[in-house]
Amino acid sequence: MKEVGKPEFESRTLSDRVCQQLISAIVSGELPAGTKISEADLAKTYGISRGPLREAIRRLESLRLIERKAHIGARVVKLSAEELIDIYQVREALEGMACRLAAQNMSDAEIQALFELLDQHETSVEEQAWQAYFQKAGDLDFHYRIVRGSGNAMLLELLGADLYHLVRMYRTQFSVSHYRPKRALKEHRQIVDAIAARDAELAELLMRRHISAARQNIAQQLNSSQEKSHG
Amino acid sequence: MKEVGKPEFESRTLSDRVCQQLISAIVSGELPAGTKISEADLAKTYGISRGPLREAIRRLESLRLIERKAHIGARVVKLSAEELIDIYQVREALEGMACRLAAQNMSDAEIQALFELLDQHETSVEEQAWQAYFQKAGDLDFHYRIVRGSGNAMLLELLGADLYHLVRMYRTQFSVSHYRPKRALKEHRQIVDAIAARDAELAELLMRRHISAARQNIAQQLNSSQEKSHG
DNA sequence: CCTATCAAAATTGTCGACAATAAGAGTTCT
DNA sequence: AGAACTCTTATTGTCGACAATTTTGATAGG
Repeated sequence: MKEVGKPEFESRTLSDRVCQQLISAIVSGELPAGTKISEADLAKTYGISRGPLREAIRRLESLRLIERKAHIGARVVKLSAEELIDIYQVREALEGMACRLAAQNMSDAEIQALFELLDQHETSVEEQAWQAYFQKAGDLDFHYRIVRGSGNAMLLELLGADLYHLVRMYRTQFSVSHYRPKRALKEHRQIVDAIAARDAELAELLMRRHISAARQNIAQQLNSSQEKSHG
Repeated sequence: MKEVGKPEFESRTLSDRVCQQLISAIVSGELPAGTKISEADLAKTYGISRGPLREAIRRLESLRLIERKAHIGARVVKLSAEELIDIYQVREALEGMACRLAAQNMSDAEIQALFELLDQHETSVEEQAWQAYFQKAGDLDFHYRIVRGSGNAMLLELLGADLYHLVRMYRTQFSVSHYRPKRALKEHRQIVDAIAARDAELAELLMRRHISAARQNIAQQLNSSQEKSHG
């Protein structure tokens, strides 16, 4: 008889479980950027040995959530402005391609579900419930669905498993305000329209513009806060 | 007194060194696709304990060179035709962006070096020395330089550290013939011309076409070999 | 002869202890 | 007083052994 209810989390092994817990801790800001990761401390905290913990740390490293140096230790990554811009350039390239492929490969049912998601978001915006965290989760949900719809497993891994964690962590760290939710929602709708029309070229173009705009918005916010600290 | 000569390989730790050795073994075909990775055997082979070996295996897993299942073990990845196509779609997106950025950010000296690399390749083609392995190394060298020239560290990691190993392994596995070296060289030259002209838009377009052509060529080769096995 | 069940063997996961390396404190010399 | 050196200490890297799980082989039943 198998236990049901919990989504399993792939917690077949201690390393996997601790890895998930560490991801949550880092992304949520519980372990702030720059925090030293002490193997002994964390092992005691989570009640496991250093072996599985080290494997979890390796995985966190491959997710680019922590940085490790031999014989020195691991620290939670501290994103610089340049690295954040780099990430968004990568996102623009990958999600643009994902959107192109989604326009070719998504099923009609999936596209229909996308429209419904947009409606949901629209009511959220009008009800101002947007502000909480639904803004971030909702936005990432939209992007994630398109990436899944591309049918490209490697795109899904790179974006879903790697970059989105970084994006979420950055949003927690910098607590950056979302850029014009209404404008973003409008852009989302244009993208879905292009996908529904099976216009791959346009879908890619619109997604790239969408992410490029977000990047420029971030660059501007970072610049102004940098000037502030200079004054 | 520091020992000189060897490029150090970041072999500060056993895990790092074994990781490099395993990468070479897999990419070169010494460990063919589908090979079971036995921790005990490999540990004895390399004369180390299972601890560092497991960490190396984790890293190989994050490089997507091996696949691991809990309590079952690790195997060298066996690329399917679909996954190979996926990889080339990702390459098209990422290297297209890299080329765009390279056109904006590469120094004149770097561009000059690119031209010289092209001349080198041209003489190699004419001398038929191309056929050996220089074809592959030379091609990847060209692409790698452009990615470096983009100035985007994350692009460099994703393409240089992750995907290129897979591409090299695939070239060894399938022993696929390079598609029309002269045509490829011509396309390379067009790309560098666009970069030298600082035409980012065109540079990206040409690189994407270049990789897209390679992808279609691969798809065709895989299809025909598939038909052959059906008859 | 085939299938299902169970036990033994092999492999992976986990643990605690030891060795090697780097950071920090304290001392000494200029 | 400041800088450089050394020793101590704390942290990471490595190892061998034990525990848990999966596979495989044999055996008994149909």
